[in-house]
Amino acid sequence: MPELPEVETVRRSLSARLVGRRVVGCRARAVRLRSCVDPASWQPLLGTTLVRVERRGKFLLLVFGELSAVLHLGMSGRLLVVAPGAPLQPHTHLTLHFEGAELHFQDPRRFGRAEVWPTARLAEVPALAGLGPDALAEGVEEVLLAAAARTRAPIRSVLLDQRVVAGLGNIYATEALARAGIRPTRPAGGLAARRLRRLALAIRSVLEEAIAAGGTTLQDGGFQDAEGRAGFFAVELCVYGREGLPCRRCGSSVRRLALGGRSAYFCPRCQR
DNA sequence: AAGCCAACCTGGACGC
DNA sequence: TGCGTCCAGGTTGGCT
Repeated sequence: MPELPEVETVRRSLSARLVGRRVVGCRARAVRLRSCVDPASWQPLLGTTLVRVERRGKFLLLVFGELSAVLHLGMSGRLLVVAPGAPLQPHTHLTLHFEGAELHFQDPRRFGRAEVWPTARLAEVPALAGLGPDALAEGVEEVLLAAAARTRAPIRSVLLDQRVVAGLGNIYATEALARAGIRPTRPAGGLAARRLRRLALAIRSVLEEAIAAGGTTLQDGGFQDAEGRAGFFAVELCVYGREGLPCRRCGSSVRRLALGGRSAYFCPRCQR
């Protein structure tokens, strides 16, 4: 579910609501997420204060001085800021009690992760160490040109590879390709530099617009920000999830095909 | 050795 | 109403 714009939306509300607050309690269920949640590892956070909230690709880092929480929402994760004592939603695996507010991490499908690491050793966290530059950082164009040049894999696979660029998922990779006029199936290595530069610009614009809209909440209502609100970027999607519907740019019927086990949507007229 | 694909989970939508 | 099937925003490890 959550890609860069959704995670950034959550980051901003966590930052506004929780930075400067002290941790006064915590409850972690020993549940198997992508990494096992170890209840004991969260206890040292008691008494510490949230200093800042960072985002790297789709990861959130809650920095409590010498310790940091590394969080990933997977497909179905949510971070909700609620009033103290608010009822637990099903599949709530972690609760951090701050003075005056609680942070609940819920994740029905359990593809997310939640770990505590020493802040000084964040560079050693395997999941973070392998990430390419953030999709909103400078230098995405160069990285994309270099990565495309060394593979014949479909361009969408390159965009989804977090080691190349961090933060894109299926929705925004799909939409960036639509804006750039490139079919998801195109072998990356065959694309002209001019088209890849256009793609880099499309990535930035689609992510910035999606953040401004508070992210994408599909019909199923999956994504919510930390206040429980939906994002409204779905109305601006050109092709994602729109098989058989008119492309929002030219009106042609959007096509869907399976690519690497996941749906790829494209406009047969705009994208070549 | 790059690249494909099943597996990890639950829940919601849809068809019969 | 109820059951079976398919699909989902992500990542990883194993196989070819």
